[in-house]
Amino acid sequence: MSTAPAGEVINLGRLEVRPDEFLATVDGRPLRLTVRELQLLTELARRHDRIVSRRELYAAVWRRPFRNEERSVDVYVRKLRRKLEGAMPGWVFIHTHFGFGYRLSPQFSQVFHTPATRR
Amino acid sequence: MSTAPAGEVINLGRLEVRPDEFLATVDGRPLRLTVRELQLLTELARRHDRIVSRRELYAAVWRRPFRNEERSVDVYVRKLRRKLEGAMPGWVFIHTHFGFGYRLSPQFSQVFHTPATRR
DNA sequence: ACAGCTTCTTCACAGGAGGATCACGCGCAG
DNA sequence: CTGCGCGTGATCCTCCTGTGAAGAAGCTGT
Repeated sequence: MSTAPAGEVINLGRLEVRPDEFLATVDGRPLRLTVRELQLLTELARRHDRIVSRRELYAAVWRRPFRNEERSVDVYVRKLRRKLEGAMPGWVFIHTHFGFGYRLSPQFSQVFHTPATRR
Repeated sequence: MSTAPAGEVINLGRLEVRPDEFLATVDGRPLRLTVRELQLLTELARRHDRIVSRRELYAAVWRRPFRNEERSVDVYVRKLRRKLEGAMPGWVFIHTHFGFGYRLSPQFSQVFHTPATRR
């Protein structure tokens, strides 16, 4: 039989991240993430349930001098939220802490977001 | 009972690889592969359904220092795709994971037109 | 050893996916 | 209300990958 090389495994309920396999899954189903997206998710997952500053996230993923106008983290948080929401509708993963940073904590949200037909 | 000495056998549905016999078959019919092609297919098959980096593939097949501009893996992936597609039209075997590497997972390809930016 | 054929390696170019950044608008805290 | 932090779509551009083909190296039979 083929051996399954695990490496680091970060389990957050239905969400699982395996950085060494370039893989993140929801209910065992692979998310389709880009390099940056997976890196950011990995760093958030390693610090789950903790508030992480943009600066720290930026240092961990992007490895270059930090600028204060830097918005890359925000942009990629947005991309992650989108894909995670797509995989588990009704759940909130990345919480914003105004003025501090972000926190990854998967939790079900009562407020179901139905595709509203505005008219 | 003339049982042939099998050795390692990797079965992926209609595709089967027997490295010790220098043989890969589709529906029992031999593929005509060169040494390098068979080696690469073997290493992919041993890791089927997993994303494998170019670096890892290169280390396993070519055994010399890895250069970043190295394109041999790409070229042989191309050759394998061609021959596999020829043997099983409409199927996709080797999937590209941008920025990560390749993954061998035989699957029938719906000819549906999928939106380009789905990840 | 040599010729002729096969296979391997490397190059060059094209197309496109993904990454960095911008611009505008909303919203939270004070 | 007001200002700054954050959300978000869009744009530009880098560099990753696909691909044909040329050049190098290896094999085989004579």
